[in-house]
Amino acid sequence: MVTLAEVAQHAGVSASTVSYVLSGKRSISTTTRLRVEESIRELGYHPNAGARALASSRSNIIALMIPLRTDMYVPVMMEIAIAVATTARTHGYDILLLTGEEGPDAVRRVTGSGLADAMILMDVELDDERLPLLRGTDQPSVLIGLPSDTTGLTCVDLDFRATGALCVEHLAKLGHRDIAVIGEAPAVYERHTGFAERTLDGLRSRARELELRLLHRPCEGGYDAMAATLARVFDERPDTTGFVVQNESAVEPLLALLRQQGRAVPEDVSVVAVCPEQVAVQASVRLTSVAVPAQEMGRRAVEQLIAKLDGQGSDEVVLLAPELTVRASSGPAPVRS
Amino acid sequence: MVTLAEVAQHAGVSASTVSYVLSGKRSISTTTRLRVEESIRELGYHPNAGARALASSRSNIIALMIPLRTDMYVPVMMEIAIAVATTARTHGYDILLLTGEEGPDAVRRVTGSGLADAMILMDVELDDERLPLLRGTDQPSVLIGLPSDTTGLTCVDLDFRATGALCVEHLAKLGHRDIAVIGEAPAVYERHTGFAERTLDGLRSRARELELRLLHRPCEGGYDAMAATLARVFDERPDTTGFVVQNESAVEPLLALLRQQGRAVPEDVSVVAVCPEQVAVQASVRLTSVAVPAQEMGRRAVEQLIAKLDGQGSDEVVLLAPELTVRASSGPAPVRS
DNA sequence: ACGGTCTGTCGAAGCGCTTCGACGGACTAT
DNA sequence: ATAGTCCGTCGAAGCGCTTCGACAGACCGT
Repeated sequence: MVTLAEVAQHAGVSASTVSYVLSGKRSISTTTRLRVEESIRELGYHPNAGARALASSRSNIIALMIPLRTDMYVPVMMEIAIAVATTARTHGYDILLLTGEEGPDAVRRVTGSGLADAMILMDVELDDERLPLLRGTDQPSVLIGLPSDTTGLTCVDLDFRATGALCVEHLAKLGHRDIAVIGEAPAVYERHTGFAERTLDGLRSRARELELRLLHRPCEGGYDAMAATLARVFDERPDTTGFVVQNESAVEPLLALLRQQGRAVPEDVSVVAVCPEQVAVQASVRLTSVAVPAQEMGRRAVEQLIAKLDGQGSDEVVLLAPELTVRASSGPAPVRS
Repeated sequence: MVTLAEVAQHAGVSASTVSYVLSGKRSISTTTRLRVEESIRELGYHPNAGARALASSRSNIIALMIPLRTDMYVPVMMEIAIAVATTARTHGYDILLLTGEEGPDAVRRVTGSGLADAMILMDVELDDERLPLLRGTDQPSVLIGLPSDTTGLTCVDLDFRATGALCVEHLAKLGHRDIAVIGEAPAVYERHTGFAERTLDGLRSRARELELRLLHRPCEGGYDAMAATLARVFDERPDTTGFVVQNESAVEPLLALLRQQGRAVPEDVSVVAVCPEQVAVQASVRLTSVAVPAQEMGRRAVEQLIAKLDGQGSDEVVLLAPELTVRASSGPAPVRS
């Protein structure tokens, strides 16, 4: 391995000079700088990460904790993770991938060992056990998701409350009065995942304001689960004409089942989904949907974090405004018979 | 931050003793060991990663390069990544997430800086530009996927050739003579992704041996693309009764379209998919499928790598044997009219 | 009782980098 | 001309750990 000292010798300067050329923390004359840079290139020098971290107590690594479970939103997580990684690189940071498995211990380990300079947490629960740890450390962090108590925390998320409201509004405007919500798997609600509850909250309160009837049913993905759920929905509320779906893997089953039952979309029933764009446009009916802006979320999270690392950040909650795109799956409510 | 020296002082021993307690590289009397461990716990000591890396030239980090593109197999990638991360942790390693974006430079950077001790590469192309670099370094690496020339490389992958063969055999045994292959998106073939070409290879050669007619069509995901592809298939080969699908996002569209055309599955046509279990069981017809053993691949890759790091590994290609699970989407070929 | 062998512990020398203070020289202001 | 400034560079200290050689003391065989 080529070392700083070797570069220095090769360029005929001292080691500290090379270091300053690299960091730009002191002014260096153009001639020396060029000479040093030439030596670096010639020798193929790469600074040793460990030594750097030790001397500067900065690892230039951001830890990203992703949930272990894969029961939901996998493509979204992946998209966020990739956006985080690429954005971080443009700022000179690398990403350390932590799974939720270790739980709070991972936070301790990473903070304690100086492995990472900061962390991003995904899939935050409303009352997440990692939060006290984050508040108790001076290591910057950003959450993707929104816990119930955000004091002292920086969060980035889609405004799911507004998302729910938006879906209801859209259907209301089209004249639908009975709306069914096909939610995430029951487990998601049981563990109090913020986004699921907040969406529901937005749906409910807006429905109340607009005097709509709203029926919420959690639903595992897949056909069988969807079939059972759908049967119960029409059993309880035969007049249901509007659906809001917040479970990617229930979207296609729902469409197929409706078709099978002879209910046309959007003539008889309208469907609004909360899902990635790709799912919305690739479905058998192009779906009216609110997109989850995964890329944007990842990017923003990193930017917030970098700002904090540079001492400029504040503890701030960034809620991205939802956007509803009207496609072929929603239309005017049928006239009541 | 608590340091080794502080722990040593607190326990009344020298720093090196603490270090040996931690590493177990020299024998330590039980009494001292317990005392040191107690101090560690009491002070909440975590070894500094940078210092450790510098002194030992071992970072205990494995780099994982995932592809940037998300045009295929996202859930599979995610599953592999998570399996890699959790397996690595059980061996005391962390995962550094690299996206394909940087390309070969990422390899240089990581090897050069000692950021990671080893690397795992996903989404390897048949003639990948990163391979010469890997061969030219003494940093251990494992590929998930199979390039055309594997000399000097360790690879882990599903045996896609056998997978292709297995699918054909299954359909042949059921009496199907005309088989259509719905492949990955054209782009996947254009960049010579190993698994796609090898599957095709297996399909073709086994079909030839069994004297079946095989028609291969690449296909983007989604309904519209699938509809176009399907039309062309039946146009060219009206007697097609067997389908092999190797594109998750074409599965559901295919089933819906067949249904729509009045072709019953499995009475009129049989469908075999190469996809994750979850997709197979959640589809509208429970699919006969060959599963992509993502977890297993991730786990094996890490284990190979750890073996190499411990100096026991060899350059070996591990091909996991495919397993076909018969479900509801395949059955005897209809009697020719 | 004596050298020889273990066992458990310590001290010290780095690992490769950053960073602080120092310092010569060129320049400005008086 | 002289003191004060600034610029560009250097030397040295030290970041927290690992690891090697050394060395007391316990234990063995003879």
